[in-house]
Amino acid sequence: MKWQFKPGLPIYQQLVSIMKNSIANGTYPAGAKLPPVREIAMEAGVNPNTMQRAFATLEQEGLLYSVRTSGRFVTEDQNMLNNLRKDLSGDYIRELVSQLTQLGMSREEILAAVSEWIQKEDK
Amino acid sequence: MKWQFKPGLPIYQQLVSIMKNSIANGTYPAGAKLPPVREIAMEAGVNPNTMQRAFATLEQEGLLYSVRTSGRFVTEDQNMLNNLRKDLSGDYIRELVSQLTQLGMSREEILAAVSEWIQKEDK
Amino acid sequence: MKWQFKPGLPIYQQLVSIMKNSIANGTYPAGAKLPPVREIAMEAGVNPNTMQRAFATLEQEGLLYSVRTSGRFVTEDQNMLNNLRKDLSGDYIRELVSQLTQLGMSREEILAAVSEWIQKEDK
Amino acid sequence: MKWQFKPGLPIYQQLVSIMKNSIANGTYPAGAKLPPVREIAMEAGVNPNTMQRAFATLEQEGLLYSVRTSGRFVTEDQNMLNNLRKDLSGDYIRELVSQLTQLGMSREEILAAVSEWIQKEDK
DNA sequence: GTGGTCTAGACCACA
DNA sequence: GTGGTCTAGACCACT
Repeated sequence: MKWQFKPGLPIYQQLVSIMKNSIANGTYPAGAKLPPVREIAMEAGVNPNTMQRAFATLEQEGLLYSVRTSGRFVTEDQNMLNNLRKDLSGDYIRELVSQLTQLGMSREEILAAVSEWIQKEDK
Repeated sequence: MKWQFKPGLPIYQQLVSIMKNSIANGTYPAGAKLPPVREIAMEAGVNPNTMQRAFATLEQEGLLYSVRTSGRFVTEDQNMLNNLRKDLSGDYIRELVSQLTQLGMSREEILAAVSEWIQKEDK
Repeated sequence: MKWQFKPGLPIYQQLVSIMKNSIANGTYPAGAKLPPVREIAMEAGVNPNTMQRAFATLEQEGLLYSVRTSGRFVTEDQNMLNNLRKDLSGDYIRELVSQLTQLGMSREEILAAVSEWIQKEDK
Repeated sequence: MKWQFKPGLPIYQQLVSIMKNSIANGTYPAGAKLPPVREIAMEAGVNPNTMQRAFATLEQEGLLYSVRTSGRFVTEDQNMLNNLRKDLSGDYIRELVSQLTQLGMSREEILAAVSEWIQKEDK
């Protein structure tokens, strides 16, 4: 895990994104116990309150749930996790389309380029 | 143009990327005269030597050519420019595939997702 | 039983209210013998004199009666108990109407809302 | 406005409730500008951050919106405000029913009592 | 030792 | 002067 923050976007929001990715890619699978707030905050080099805020946001979105004296856990709702993956992939694709559009490519050209690229790499 | 640099990567390389984008998307079209190094370096807030190095790299790749007493110009070789666009789009697509692969998607799923997204946005 | 007191209102009055509720809801049914003052005062964490004063008030209102050598008992006058329940419910209803009036609802709207709520919850 | 907090419930949640009431009863009508966070926090005797958290919660629920350099405002969405009033009245009614049920009254009796009380007070 | 709350005080962007 | 963010440090309930 790399804890590197860009200026211009609140740290706690970047923490939310990072944690979402970690959950989506299975670093923290469904039902897994997360490290304690204080520990993961120290690892990330941020104040525990900042990490707490990120976790609270994720909890509010239903991706996490906390058991007061025991720790925080990833939701076990597979539907939720699938939606998360779908949302994140949508974000990435939107970003790609935005960049390629800025390069002057039409949607059809973009799709063709992606298709070609994937077949080429398949070898 | 936003001149913002990420730590961890040499600035001159980031300048190369930015200039490539500007050329690819037509900010500096084929044959266009570029601003003087000193001027564009000041705008970017970098040392003129750093900008010089970026331009030299671009020149070496054939994207720019300089005329001793008159300035630097974008190549007029359309083939070169098309390749540039293709390379850049390849970079972006590679990045996308990398991210979505990390989310556990197969190449087929990635292509399907992109295709679906583009059609959806077309409405 | 929870013995929790709000500031701003004499404790003995709050004790009276709590005891009235306990009598009204049948915790102490008609004719039942109450625990000794000292015991119930200790349980509530108040001075026995304070509890004594609450009991005296209830006795004065006719809800309790004491037999010198045997203890205190809830009245057996069903009429009295029914009135108690009616008075208490009246207090609660007054409070509700006050709150909803403050929200800008007319008496008719309040009645309609209560009626609707009860039917909804009946399912 | 009385800023009095009960132990056992987080202050920021109580602030949310108080502000909801103030919005519902028209103290702060639709579109109204709220006092600055720092000011209202001082008036309530809480830390500005705590008040900020309460406001952020209300904002997330759509009851408020903030304009960064200008202040916070009540939503102008009448639908939202009507729902608020309905939710709050539902809470109050639920509380009443709970109390009267504990007094041994059935739902029918509760409705009858409210109806009677309202007619009596109409005189 | 966990999550949760609260305070105090600082800094930032914006206009 | 506004809202927003962040840190540091404290306390609490629960087990």
